[in-house]
Amino acid sequence: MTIFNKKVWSALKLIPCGRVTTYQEIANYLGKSKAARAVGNACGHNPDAPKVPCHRAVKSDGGLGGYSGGATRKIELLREEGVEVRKGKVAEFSNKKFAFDKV
DNA sequence: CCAATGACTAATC
DNA sequence: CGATTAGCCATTG
Repeated sequence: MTIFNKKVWSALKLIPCGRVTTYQEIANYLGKSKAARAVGNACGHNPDAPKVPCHRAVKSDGGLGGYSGGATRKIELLREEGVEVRKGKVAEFSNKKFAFDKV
């Protein structure tokens, strides 16, 4: 467990229900616009999936990306929140993408 | 510190 | 659209 991870999870918690954000946005929010990879790692190291909406983190192109429990699991969670997923991608992604609010 | 890995991204063919 | 390459970051051995 590391500080970076905590930051990532914290950002994920800021994501409202029924919305999704990209690893890129998270990385940018943390001040590392090119650390999308590191962000993804943090998500994978998340200790409490239900506590950390890591399933709301998707790829820059709206793809689901990945999930510790399986991409299918991620899809179901998103659908439960109102995020429609088609062919492994988020429907109306541009409209559901969430942007962090940097004070 | 070096090398390797990973839930990524953008560009190119 | 699909596949490939190079780039970038943090964590771990």
